[in-house]
Amino acid sequence: MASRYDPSVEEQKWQAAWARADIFRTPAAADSQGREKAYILEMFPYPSGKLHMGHVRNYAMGDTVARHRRAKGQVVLHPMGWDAFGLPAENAAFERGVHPREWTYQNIDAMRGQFKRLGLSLDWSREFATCDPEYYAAQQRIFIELWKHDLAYRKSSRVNWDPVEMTVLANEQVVDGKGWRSGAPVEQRELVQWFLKITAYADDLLDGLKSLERWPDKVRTMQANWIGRSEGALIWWDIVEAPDSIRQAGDVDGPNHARDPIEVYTTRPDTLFGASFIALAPDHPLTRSIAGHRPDVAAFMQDAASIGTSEEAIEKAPKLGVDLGIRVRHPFDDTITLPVWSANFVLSGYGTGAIFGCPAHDQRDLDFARKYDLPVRPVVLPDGAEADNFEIAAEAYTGAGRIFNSGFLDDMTIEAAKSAAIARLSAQDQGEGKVNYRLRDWGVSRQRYWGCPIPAIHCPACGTIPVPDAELPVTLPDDVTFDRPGNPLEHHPTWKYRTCPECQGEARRETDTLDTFIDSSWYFARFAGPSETAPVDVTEAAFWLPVDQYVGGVEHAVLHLLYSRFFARAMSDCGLLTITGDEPFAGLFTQGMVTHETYKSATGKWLAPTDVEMRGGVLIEIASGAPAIRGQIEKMSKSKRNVVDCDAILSSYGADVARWFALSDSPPERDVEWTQAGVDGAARFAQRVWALADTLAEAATLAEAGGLRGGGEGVADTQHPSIALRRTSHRAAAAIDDSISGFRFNTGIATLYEWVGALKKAEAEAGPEWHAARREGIAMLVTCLVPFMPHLAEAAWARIGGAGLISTAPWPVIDPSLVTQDTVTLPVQVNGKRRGEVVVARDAIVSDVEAAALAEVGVAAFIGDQPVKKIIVVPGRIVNIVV
RNA sequence: GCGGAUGUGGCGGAAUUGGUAGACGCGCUGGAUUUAGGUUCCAGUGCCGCAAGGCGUGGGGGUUCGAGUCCCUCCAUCCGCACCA
Repeated sequence: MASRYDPSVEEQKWQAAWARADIFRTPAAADSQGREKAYILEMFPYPSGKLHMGHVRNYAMGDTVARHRRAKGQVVLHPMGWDAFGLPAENAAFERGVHPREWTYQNIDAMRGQFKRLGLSLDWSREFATCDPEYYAAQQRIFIELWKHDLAYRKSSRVNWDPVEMTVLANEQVVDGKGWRSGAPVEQRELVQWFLKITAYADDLLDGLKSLERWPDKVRTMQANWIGRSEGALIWWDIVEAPDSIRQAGDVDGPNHARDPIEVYTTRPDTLFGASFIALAPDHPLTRSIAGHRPDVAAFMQDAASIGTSEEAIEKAPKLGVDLGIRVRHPFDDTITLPVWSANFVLSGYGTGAIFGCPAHDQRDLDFARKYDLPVRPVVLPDGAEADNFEIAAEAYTGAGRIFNSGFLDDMTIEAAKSAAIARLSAQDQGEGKVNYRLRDWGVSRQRYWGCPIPAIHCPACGTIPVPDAELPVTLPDDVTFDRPGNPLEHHPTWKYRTCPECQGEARRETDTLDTFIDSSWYFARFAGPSETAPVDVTEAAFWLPVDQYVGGVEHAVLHLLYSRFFARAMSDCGLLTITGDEPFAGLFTQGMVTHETYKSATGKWLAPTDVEMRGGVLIEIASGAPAIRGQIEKMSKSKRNVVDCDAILSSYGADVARWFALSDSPPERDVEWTQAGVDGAARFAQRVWALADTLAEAATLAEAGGLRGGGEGVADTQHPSIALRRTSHRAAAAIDDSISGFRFNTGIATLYEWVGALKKAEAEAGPEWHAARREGIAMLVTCLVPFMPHLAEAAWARIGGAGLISTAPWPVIDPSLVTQDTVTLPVQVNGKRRGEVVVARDAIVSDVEAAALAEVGVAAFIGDQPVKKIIVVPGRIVNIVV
């Protein structure tokens, strides 16, 4: 009677065995020189307290890679920690009166337990949480170093203010004009904030993308677009005429500001002779200055500000503007003056917040010019068009051509004209070539409690100075209250007051904390080089970094993944880190989401999967017995109630089945739909493997087991039919090896299914040769199963009498002579259609193959007496006969 | 609008460099074992056709002895960015 595999017993047993033997501890870098290293990392989780299926898939992938690398003889670092600062802890404090620290560490304990149930091959000895004082102390030291190196600074600026979270957001954290977490429309506020100078690395971050060959193109493109490099020119337009009002406008921006030239950025200096107006952003300083005296301009500003930032709003908003009454002189022709408008389509945040309008060659400018009846003067002539009758109608011309109507630029190509224009502007001191970026410096101040305190002191006499090293870390006070909105550190009665370390006068602590994205911008380095004396042990980290394979969600394409690349460079320039190539993540894999069907009741209420069942082919809501509606397949989310509970799956099916299914059904970069049928299939597979091991259990002795690892001994000679099974095994092991290396877990799993089927079929065969071939195959299979179903692999290994832990075993040795065949089956086509197949020797000469193909019964019948025009033989592949 | 992908049976998906389309799983059909089964096992399963055979990888065209794969063109879906001067 065959036994059943019971994951609830076996999984705990083997997890305990791994822990006892401590087999996943990272080898010391010093002992690993000369061996290939592999740093495998999955994006560390936020400790929400509950594991979800997305986690299972993410960490299963990383673990499969890590276990495979170990089996391939590499030294592996595979750590885990917690991205533990952040707003949910404060919300919990506000709602339930529990302290954020307590809430967070309780969640970590709960989640660590769930992670351990998954049987991941993690080195828990390197675990940390970013809210550990040791971690944020190190982060404060990094911050002070950045500050000393001029990479952190304070400035007053208009910032994104999330009115719900009552804190500032970075540009990267604003999505469609709304806070990335709260979803509330973001407001603009003028505040003094800390910034990190990520723009100093704009070019470097862009160039570095080229070297990241093992990153998805999509992410590289997104980062390149985010950095948004463009080449062009700054042009200074002298004001020749201005209304009296702005002469009195010294009250706004300084005495002579109103007479300063207007600075414009353009990528098309070649079209300068086509300029017919200047347009300023609605909140450009000059617009604001004039609005103080012109009610119509003030009204225009108001209107422009009230238009939403959503896509539809922008698309529908008509181009609107107002003439500011200012006139400027054309830099290349004294006799031309242009009007200065303020226009709602000019962005204050890009370039200089001012443009010159060239309606003939820019659609937006053309729309604007048509509306306000401004001149349209074409200056680029398409090839083949005639200068005399080339006109712009409703569409601006943005293509290639020759410059005309443009004085000294006439007849040049666009590229030549750009250079010539810039040269002339520079010579006249009216402008200069300029590379512009969309990327802005990273605003990192957050008006929050549960984050890393910014180690700065504000002294009225000495200014803003760093907290002295001996006083680090600046720790968070425990006695805080969350009974009102805003920053508890600011509300604290005493915490912020202290004396200045330099003049001993009264001073104040900085009460803002750092954006939690900083916490995750260097954690990978801390894992690689833990240290008690420095943020990172530079030598140890230099051995392990860069991360060889990083696995996580694509949602961090321009947040975490860009910030980390910046930190790697900035820390390196501060002497805190050394990474060959400067890139923190050499390989990146962005996995797809876990989805599930959604269900609704007849009344439109979302129903959980456990609330419905099929009865007689109809979906029924169990509670009411009424029919339910099957909805879209969507990402698992609480609001849609289509979440499958991890604990329930782990309890009834075990970690191996959950891991297996999460990797089996779809390519890892795509979404996978969680289905009950799929989970059942995975569970069936586990039992089949167990049944296979069972067939060897009776006969297994330790003496036999000694030979299990080598493979091949006692097996048949090459003439025996069992050789076919041996070929299947060796090929499968090679195929699975390739699948895991290439991140194609789904095809590796398909190979395992086939392999089990082949071994199963061979049970019908008797004799010592077949027994040996099966024994070899099952031992190899179990070894190859380790990265996917590690617990089952251990149990099966023990069942067949294997010695030691299979998790520490090397990948099976593959006999190359069994992977290649001496005979091959070639399909034979006639005129490109398959009509039969022939078996020939692997190295058969072409004429023999041709003869065999023509002699094949089906082929011969099909050809009949038609003359053969040509025969194509692709050795080892195919034969095609043309008649 | 710009950029990145994707499109293959009833479903998820396989198919190194152009070389047997549909591996593997799910589902379905038939059969066996079982007191029973939502267990296990065996067989079948792209479409049309009685068959011979024909048709088949989003549509249309092309290159080639041969195209899911390469080229042109159109369509659809998803993701990201978006009045970026």
